[in-house]
Amino acid sequence: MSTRDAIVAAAGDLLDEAGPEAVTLRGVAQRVGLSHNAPYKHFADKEALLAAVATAELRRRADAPRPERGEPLAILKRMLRDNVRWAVRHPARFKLTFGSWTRHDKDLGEAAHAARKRFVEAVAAAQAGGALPPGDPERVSAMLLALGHGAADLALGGHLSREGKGRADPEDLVDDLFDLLERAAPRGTP
Amino acid sequence: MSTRDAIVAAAGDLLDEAGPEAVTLRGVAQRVGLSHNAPYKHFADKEALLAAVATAELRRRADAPRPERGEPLAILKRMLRDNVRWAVRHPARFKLTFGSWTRHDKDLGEAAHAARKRFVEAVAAAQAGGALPPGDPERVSAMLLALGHGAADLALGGHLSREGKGRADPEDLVDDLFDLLERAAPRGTP
DNA sequence: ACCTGAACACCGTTCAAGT
DNA sequence: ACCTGAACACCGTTCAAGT
Repeated sequence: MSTRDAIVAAAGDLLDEAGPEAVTLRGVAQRVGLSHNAPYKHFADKEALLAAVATAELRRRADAPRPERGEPLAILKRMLRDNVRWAVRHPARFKLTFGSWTRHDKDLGEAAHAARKRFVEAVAAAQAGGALPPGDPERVSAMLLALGHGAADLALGGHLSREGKGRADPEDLVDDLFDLLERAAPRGTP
Repeated sequence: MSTRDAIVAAAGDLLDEAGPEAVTLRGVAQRVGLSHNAPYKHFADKEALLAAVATAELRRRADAPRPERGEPLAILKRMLRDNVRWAVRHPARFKLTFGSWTRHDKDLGEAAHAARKRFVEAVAAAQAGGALPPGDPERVSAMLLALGHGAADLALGGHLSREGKGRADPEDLVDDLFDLLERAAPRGTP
């Protein structure tokens, strides 16, 4: 493992263990066993390091072995539910990956584009089978991803009622939207 | 205006003008014309000040005069579109208000609860008129708010395709979800 | 009750220097 | 090519002291 990779891994570990405010260049360097400014030999600044962490996270999730068996709609549902579960379980990685990047990082842009492309293709496959309503698959994808993203983010902030009758997990809301879409689909349940 | 209010206002202005990283206790104090640690006489720490900024923002939006004329569904649509427009236009205030609050702030919790309550009531009114599908209004509210929140957040991060055929404004996605809901409503268009 | 000024530990970043 | 150590400006926070 290169020093660069070790720095990225250490930053990711710190993120998981102690949250984003614990990810300091000094702390990362110490964890790898380097002097406090060794990271500057591998990254232009802190933001570039964080972009590398986000890129690694997107690639890791893309390379994860997925059993893509079953109906297209079932595969799509699994993808979105996985997204939401990952966001809720790794809030810091989720917020970092989908945060606002002031500078455009080429690798990060490509990794994010590839991830979205896979999702759009899954939507198109479900549409082709008549399990989802027709229309621009990018548009339907955006709706699904926005709901998943928002449900996860609101849940993380404690803005989704967790008790009583209004109780709704992020995954429940994803299911609700799929129900609506199936109802409007050519082959959907009426 | 009390010193406390002046500090909150200055923090909010800094947020709008230069983003969250520009909101330092020292910068806020300087803007009000106080010494660098005068804010500590009014707030326990920086997080308490930020909670006060978020609370003020929620109350300001709640007190804004709204023409609540028209059908319940139209009123509800306007509420959610306003939310999304506000989020896109004031990203820093939006992210602050709906971020994760590690400590529970009583005022902020109450203001957020009041805002959500108004929204749930608007949903219930639209359901009562048959313009939305029946079911727990808190659940339907959560779905609408999650989609609006996610669409705004993704758009702010540049994760919503802004060009070509897949182009989708956050408000477009809100409209798409309303279309699906209306289609499933008792009095909806088939 | 409210404010000031000095001080501390910490952080991102830069620079000169080492191998 | 990669790393170290000193230094700078900045930040949140604390403390003793002032009115």
